[in-house]
Amino acid sequence: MTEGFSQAVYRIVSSIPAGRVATYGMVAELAGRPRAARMVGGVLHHNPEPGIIPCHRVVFRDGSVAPGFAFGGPGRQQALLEREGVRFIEGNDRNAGAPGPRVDLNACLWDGRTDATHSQG
DNA sequence: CATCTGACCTCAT
DNA sequence: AATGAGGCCAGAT
Repeated sequence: MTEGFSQAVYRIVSSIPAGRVATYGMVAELAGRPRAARMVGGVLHHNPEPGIIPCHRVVFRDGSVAPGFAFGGPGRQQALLEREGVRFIEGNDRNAGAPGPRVDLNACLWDGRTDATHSQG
């Protein structure tokens, strides 16, 4: 399968189970570019197959998400993830990082091993 | 061909 | 702990 970088990204991102989130750096590494996290975002931006690629399950290393213009609307990703069962941390108190809503990476961070087909029990 | 930008991450202060 | 700057790879001008 001479899969290119993008192909790998699509497969990996699409392999993220529901209720779980992965970081760009993680996907980039699994794709073969541990330093091309930016590329991952660029690839997802193309999103040649909307709906098939759960790009909304990809978040920053801090747990924050895209500025907003992504996914077609601000808070779009946040809503989608909640639908999946992902918990958010709006407690912009001392959790540090970005003031905006973040994902609970402590509970929803994808291990990168669990396959969507098995969906651990 | 050269230059700038970008859905990011990591190092240094 | 928080802030600033650099690097990575590819696409666009």
